Amino acid sequence: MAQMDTKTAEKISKALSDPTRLKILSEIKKKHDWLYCVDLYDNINLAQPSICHHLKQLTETAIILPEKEGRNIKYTMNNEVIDDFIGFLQGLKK
Amino acid sequence: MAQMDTKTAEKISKALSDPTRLKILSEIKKKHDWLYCVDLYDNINLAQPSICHHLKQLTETAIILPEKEGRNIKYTMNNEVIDDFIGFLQGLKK
DNA sequence: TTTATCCATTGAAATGTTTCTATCTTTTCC
DNA sequence: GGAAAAGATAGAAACATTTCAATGGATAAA
Repeated sequence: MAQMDTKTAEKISKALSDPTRLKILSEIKKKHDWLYCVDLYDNINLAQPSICHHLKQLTETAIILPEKEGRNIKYTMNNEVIDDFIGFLQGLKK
Repeated sequence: MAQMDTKTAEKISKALSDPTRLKILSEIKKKHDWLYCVDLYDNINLAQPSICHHLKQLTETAIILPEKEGRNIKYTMNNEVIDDFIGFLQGLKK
């Protein structure tokens, strides 16, 4: 498991520190691991560019991984990043 | 282990999403688990009220625990909160 | 009891984040 | 090719966070 540096941990924390983005992650979980954007428009009461903005933050930190499917994009959780972040948190403990 | 709710996870993420606050946590680790404020004034190049502001965010989320010692306050990591947060993150994974 | 020290609070400036409308790009389907 | 659909981008308004100088409150030391 890769040792995560502080700057990366900071960015991941920031990406997780918003209710909309946590909601997106729980929707991915709910949809059994592949989420389409259209699922979010139904469940999140924000304009399309706002949702796009949040998805960007989650993909930039690689917490979720995008996959193009024609005109659509679907997303899945990236367990590896979560595990690395957990490793970082373990390292904070006494 | 307590199941952490989304709102709490959001607040903890926010508390962790700042370089100064991560630095404070690493100083606690470095000082072998009990950190005095004065150690921070030496190591962090910010005015006293700014450091105080960051410590407040970390104590409000209970990531660190304060203990009064006369005129001083010392801090220690709260492993329980970290573990609960890790549990929340595990729950996000597919 | 006076003074010094440690930390907290207030209020304001600078900066960063979230959200929207409008518009653009890319891809699909006719 | 032209129209429609799915996302992305730009720019601006609203809101939140970070930082500081100034000041206040509590405890310890003299």
